[in-house]
Amino acid sequence: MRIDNTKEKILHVAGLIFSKFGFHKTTVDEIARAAHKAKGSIYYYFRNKEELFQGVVEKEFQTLRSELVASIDKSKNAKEKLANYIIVRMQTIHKLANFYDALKNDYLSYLPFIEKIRAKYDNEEIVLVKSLLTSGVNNNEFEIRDIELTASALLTVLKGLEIPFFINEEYMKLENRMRELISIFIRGIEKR
Amino acid sequence: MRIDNTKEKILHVAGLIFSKFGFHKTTVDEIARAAHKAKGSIYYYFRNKEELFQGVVEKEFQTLRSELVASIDKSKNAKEKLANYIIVRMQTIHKLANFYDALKNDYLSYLPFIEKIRAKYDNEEIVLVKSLLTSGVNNNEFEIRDIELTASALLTVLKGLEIPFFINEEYMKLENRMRELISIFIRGIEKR
DNA sequence: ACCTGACTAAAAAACGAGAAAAGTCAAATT
DNA sequence: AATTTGACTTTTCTCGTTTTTTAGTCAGGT
Repeated sequence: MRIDNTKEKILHVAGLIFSKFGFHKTTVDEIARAAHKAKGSIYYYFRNKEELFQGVVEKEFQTLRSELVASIDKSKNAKEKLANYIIVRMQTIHKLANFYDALKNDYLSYLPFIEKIRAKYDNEEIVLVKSLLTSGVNNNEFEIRDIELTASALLTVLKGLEIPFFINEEYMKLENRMRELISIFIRGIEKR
Repeated sequence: MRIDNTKEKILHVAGLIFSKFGFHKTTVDEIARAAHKAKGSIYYYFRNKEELFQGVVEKEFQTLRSELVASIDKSKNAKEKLANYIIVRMQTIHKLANFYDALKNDYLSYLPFIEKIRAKYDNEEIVLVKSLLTSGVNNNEFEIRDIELTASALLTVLKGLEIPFFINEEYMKLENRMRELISIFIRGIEKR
């Protein structure tokens, strides 16, 4: 009970400060102060500052990912699931970019972090997209020659579009294009 | 005659050294030495180091762009033109990434340069893609609601896919995905 | 008009001292 | 035994100064 309380409190407080000042400008001391804990307590739960940051980012990832999965679950068919998946994914990235305001100013230095965390979820995501496409095929909505390849190709595109968010904040500009791309993509795989 | 000789020689030599060491690690002194010219000669033709670099990159761009245009010209119909355009564009980027080896280690710091240079060609490229799509519509190959939006969307995707080349060198992996994307995309816009 | 090389100004790198921050751990508390 | 603390050590960062390197200049030569 108390165990979870301290750790969660640290993560929560750390999230607020990291998201505002970024990794480098945030000290472990100020996190400790804000959490009303001794610095040693933080090192009891997290091996180092990096692991704390990783914990914060993963926690945020989990939250946003639940929203993503939920949006798919309430879709009526595979086409809608796919469209919603892509839209909400973009919105998720947009939220993350806004949450981590400080990330924008120094994206490259955070890249190793981001890659490390996302590596955990990449396999999961490709499984998700594949199952999406498979159910579309099984429901006679889609006709796809190679589901694995199509899923990989789609994720490659989506990942390529992430960086503009972090660097340029061009969400509004990109959204219309995304919607057009979604409709072309779905038209390209739908059963005739 | 002599005019063009010295300037071209400087550009050529600068291209070799910049491509190997990148902008920051290359000195104007060593370019001058390698070209067997005095440093003042370089400043006779180029206002500053940046303009020299820009000259080198533009020269390379021109060469690669001619190949791109040529590959389109020998295509039989709009579908083939579009597919070839995308494939050769990716190959072009791949070549550029290999040529500028040093860019890979520090891609984002070069981004302002690249953006400045490419701004000159962006309008041209969107015009090219739009004319491609338009001819497809006029030939009854494609049906597209909004050519401008579709062209923008496609270019957004293609630009997003450039970054893996510079960061990860995964050309072989990307190519298959690109081919699948091309066929889906064309299927998505072709007339039924 | 083109080219040179000595020179200047600016930028970058190196350095050392001190401050700040990450991390440690014995002792205290629960 | 698990959790927490706070004084302490080690590591990293910052800053001002000095030195070196580099970009750029320009009078003079061809």
